[in-house]
Amino acid sequence: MQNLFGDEEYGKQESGKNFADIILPVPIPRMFTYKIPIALAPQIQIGARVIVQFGRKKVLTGIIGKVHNKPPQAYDAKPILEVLDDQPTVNPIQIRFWVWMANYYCCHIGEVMHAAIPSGLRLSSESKIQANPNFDRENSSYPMDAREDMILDALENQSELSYEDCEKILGIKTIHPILKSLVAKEAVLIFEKVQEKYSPKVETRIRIVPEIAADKKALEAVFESLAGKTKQESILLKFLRDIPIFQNLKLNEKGIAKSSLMEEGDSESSLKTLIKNGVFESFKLVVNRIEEAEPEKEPAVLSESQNQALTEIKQHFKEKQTVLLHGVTGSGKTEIYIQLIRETLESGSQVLLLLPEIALTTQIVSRLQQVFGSQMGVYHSKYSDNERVEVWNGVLSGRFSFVVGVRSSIFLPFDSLGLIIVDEEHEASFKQFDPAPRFQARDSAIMLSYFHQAKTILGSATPSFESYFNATQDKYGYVQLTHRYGDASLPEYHLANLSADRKKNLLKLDSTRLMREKIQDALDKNEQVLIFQNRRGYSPYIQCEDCGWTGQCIQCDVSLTYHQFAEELRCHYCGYKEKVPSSCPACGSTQLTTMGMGTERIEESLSLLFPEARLGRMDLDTTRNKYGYQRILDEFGAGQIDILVGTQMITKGLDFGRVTVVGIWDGDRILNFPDFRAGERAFQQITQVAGRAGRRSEKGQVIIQSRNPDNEVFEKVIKGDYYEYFRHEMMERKSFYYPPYVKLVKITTRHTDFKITEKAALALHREMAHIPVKKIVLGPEKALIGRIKNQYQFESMIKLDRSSNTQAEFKTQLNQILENLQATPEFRSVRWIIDVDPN
DNA sequence: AGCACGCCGACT
DNA sequence: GTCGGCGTGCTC
Repeated sequence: MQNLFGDEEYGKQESGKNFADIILPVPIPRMFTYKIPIALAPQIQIGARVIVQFGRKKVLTGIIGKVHNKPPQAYDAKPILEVLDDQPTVNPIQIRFWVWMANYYCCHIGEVMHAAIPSGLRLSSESKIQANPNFDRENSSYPMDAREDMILDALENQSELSYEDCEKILGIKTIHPILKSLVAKEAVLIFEKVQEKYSPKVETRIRIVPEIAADKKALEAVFESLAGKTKQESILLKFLRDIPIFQNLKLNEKGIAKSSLMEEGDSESSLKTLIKNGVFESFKLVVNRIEEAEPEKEPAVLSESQNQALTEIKQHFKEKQTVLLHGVTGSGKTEIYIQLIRETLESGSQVLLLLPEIALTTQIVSRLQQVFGSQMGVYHSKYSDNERVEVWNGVLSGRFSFVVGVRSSIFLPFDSLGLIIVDEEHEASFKQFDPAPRFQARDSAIMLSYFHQAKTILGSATPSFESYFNATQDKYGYVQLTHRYGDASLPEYHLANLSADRKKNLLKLDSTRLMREKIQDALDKNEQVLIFQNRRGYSPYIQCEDCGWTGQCIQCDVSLTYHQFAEELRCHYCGYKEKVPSSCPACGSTQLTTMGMGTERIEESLSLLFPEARLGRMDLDTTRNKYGYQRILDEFGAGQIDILVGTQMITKGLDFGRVTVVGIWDGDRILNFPDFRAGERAFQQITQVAGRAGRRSEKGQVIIQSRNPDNEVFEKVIKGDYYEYFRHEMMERKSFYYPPYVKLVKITTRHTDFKITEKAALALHREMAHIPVKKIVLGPEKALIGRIKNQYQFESMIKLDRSSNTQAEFKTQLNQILENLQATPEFRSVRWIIDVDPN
């Protein structure tokens, strides 16, 4: 356990202390003590950013975590180079939160810091070289070689050179020895130039010269003078169309962005002429990257059931910190949120609304923006770093008292949260997988709430079984919202039997007859269709029809995925890619076919089955850029797409009344993966997708294609009986020791050598068995994917008793064990990855 | 994690 | 002979 932080009073200036322990964004389980130079002492405060040298030439931005008077014994502390903040960037609640997260998720505080602070707030170090002013080149006693002379020549013309400049000048990569020699000869100085990376966005804008804009006659005269000059005229007309200055002259002040005035085909020269002739003028404006929307005038009226739920939530909040809001799709949870957010903001507290990444680009955000206007910040995963910094600073300055954001927005510098809402709380994407900290944002949000003495709402149409379990245990308040908005009826389910259709030869391009009929019905009635394919099923690959060859990744134990668009085979684990071979590399046959069913493939099948229909596809590939998602949604909303094929994403935010048929292409794929949560996930996914069907008066149709339609998950989904399925699952989890009855910790052992990996994993297992807490240790087993990026991996799973003492004790001892193992020469380069509460 | 240093093969 | 491959060790 790290106990970096003592009892210092936050923000208090620490002028009496000589040393500071600094949190640095590096994954090292240690704290770093630096000297406080006397000159900087008055500026030192806990939570402020500092610049320190770390290692030979690296400078890093760190956070002051602790200030004291104990000089380190084993080494000489380096001095803090600079203090960046007058006001701390990180507040004490955040530091507590970081410490909690590092301890709970078994990672280092530096890793938490790395995840928490946008890199725009860290500083880049760039070493620069300048000529030594005291150096006399003519009369130097040191001989210079050719390369050294080249550098000195360059410094006659430029006052400073970066390392990169030097590399270019000399045309070689290893410049360090040369620079070192120049420093030794006192010819140059190396200095670290530290820059704040954040830069505000500046836009070139165009407006009509104010005198003309204010004078109708003058403007008419301009039009007359432009007669015949169509290009210039059209630009002026476009301006007046977008900026109606006759209605509101003030609009001219801010003008229009040059980029939006100039459309494709417009010539730059026409605009230049207009500026030259004194019609337009151009000017620069610092703009916010985050767009603002006008606040909505009148608040929406809550329905009776919504009001009821609201009252219940408030009632629970009197004694409970967390409330689970279980509301079926379309029951209007958003309106309840809005009401609670508004009240919390009015009481002067801040609000955070967490959404899964895929839901963030949807209507809910624009809806909220209409209500809350410019006091609301949006924190996207697709935001650039500058935009993240803007949100961060917005929260810090108080400009944003309400933030809608993804997982990582729990790290924003809130100082007085009153309410955190986690919408779609069952979503797996709230758990961070890969780099540490491997945190579950929903659980962390509850902890953060606790630190702020705030309240938490978990909202879902299909709550995670953990959350629902907590509700049944009275740990959370539980509020149900059953009525669908406008009394839309629940959809009608149909199971389409793939095996039966295959036997009867009714299967066409992987579609059952029932599926085709239902789609055709919808198309005939000019209604829309959604086809869902689970992402885990998205793995089309290439196979040789003659010998069965499939492309394998050269550094991982997986098949390569076929990407039609790029004509490539790619590895989803390491990024390796190769061109699709024209003939089989194993037997030379040219009979290579694509196997598996990705969204791309389904789209193709559908285009053959329904040549008239207008198709759209929504998956990771088609929504890669920031607005791709919105574009597809808009097209679909405008009725320009009849059938939309997509992954998970289509279950979010589609809120259009014309969808009457939802097809689940491969229902089995949702069920079949080796994970204790498979059933729960299947239930959630099917219910969520089905919820997109028939939201208005028309009853929706849901078709599930499956090879074994008798599976009880399907049965329970169709009955819509969440509670019954929950009870069934809980019995299994209890008898087989799965969450929520135990806590899981997964430990992955990785190394390039198979034998060493196995040996290390076994050694770890042996040691863990001795930890004296109530637990079950499983494994180690070769991981499902035995090798990734040339690293073999073994996994151990530990099932811990639910008490928090057990967990804390286990984690402490585990860290100790790993430290010892790591110190064994044999296991020096073995990597261990701890995943607490894995998905 | 970076990033140095250090000791072995393939190139001007 | 040098360039540069990545194994190993350290960072206050």
